[in-house]
Amino acid sequence: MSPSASKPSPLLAAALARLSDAGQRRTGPRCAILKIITAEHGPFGVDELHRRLHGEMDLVTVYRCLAALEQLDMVRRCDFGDGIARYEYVVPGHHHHHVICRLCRRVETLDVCVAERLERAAASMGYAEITHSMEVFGICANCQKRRQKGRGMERHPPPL
Amino acid sequence: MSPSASKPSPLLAAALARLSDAGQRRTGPRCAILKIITAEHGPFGVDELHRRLHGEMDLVTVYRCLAALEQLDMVRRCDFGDGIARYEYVVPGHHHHHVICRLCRRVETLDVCVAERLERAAASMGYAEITHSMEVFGICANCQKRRQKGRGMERHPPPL
DNA sequence: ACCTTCGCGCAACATGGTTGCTTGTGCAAG
DNA sequence: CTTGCACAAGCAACCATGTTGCGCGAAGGT
Repeated sequence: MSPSASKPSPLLAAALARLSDAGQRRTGPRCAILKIITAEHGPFGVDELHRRLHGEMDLVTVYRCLAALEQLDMVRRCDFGDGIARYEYVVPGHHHHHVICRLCRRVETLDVCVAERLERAAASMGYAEITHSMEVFGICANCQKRRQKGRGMERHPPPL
Repeated sequence: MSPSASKPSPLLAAALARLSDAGQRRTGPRCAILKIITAEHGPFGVDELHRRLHGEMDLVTVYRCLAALEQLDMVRRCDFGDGIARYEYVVPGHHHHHVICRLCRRVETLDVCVAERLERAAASMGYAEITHSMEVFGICANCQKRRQKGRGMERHPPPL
């Protein structure tokens, strides 16, 4: 197959370039993972990624690839407080937060970020290398409707 | 012993009252846990609490007590992204966030909260019952100094 | 085409937390 | 004070998520 088979998205191409530039090998699993996470935005659980690759690679490999990508700042770990690691592709320079539906776990992006004040407060307390994590939780419009009608939820994981 | 043996702190007394008011039993383990978490502020890991009670009770009991207290909103779970559940006593009406040192895990309180805008944004997207979690991470002044001198850290858990 | 090295697969392990079931205890009624 | 009952504690087995060690295979440079 020619390298341009089924038009590699520009985001994916950039990702692969970032990989090579960092002196990292462009292996099958890494490409497959990058293809998924550059195509859709929502953070992906490790297990979810693994399932989406329907056994093409070992679960351990998914963990290790993501760890490697995180090291290169190509991927960011999101923590929704349920003990599951989720990852999303990092578009350099973009910063955002998430709203997560406590019932169906739908994730949407909030482009506002309001943490500067808190970071400044921490800096004035003597802290350095400051970062922050923030998540907003709620019940999405769909789940509210569904709940009113007394119908079941789409998914029933333990609520967040 | 008289009920006022070694002056129960007002916070502890209030906590016990909250327990009874909710129709919950005032058992040994629950009292012991409440005594600790009302005396000091910092969020406590489950294991930390268990150790501080040097085996007075089963670890499972600590989990279950905290789960019960969380249900009653007497205790809040804090998530620092390392997969360890930490809990702090909830003083009704108080809302705050934390700055956590990535190296020694020292925790300090930030009384500012800046999430209103984000919560409003989420509300305008149709979400209900909105809550948020936010943590600020950094390297505390002590650890910066210690690191400069090339000395070891006080504690060496995997950095956050 | 070869060689080195990095990364994958597999299996075993570690950690943090949960569940099921039995025993014991808080607490209130008698 | 005694009794009874429901709820909570204890114990053990289990589960899920993530990690480590190691040999083999393939990526990519020469």
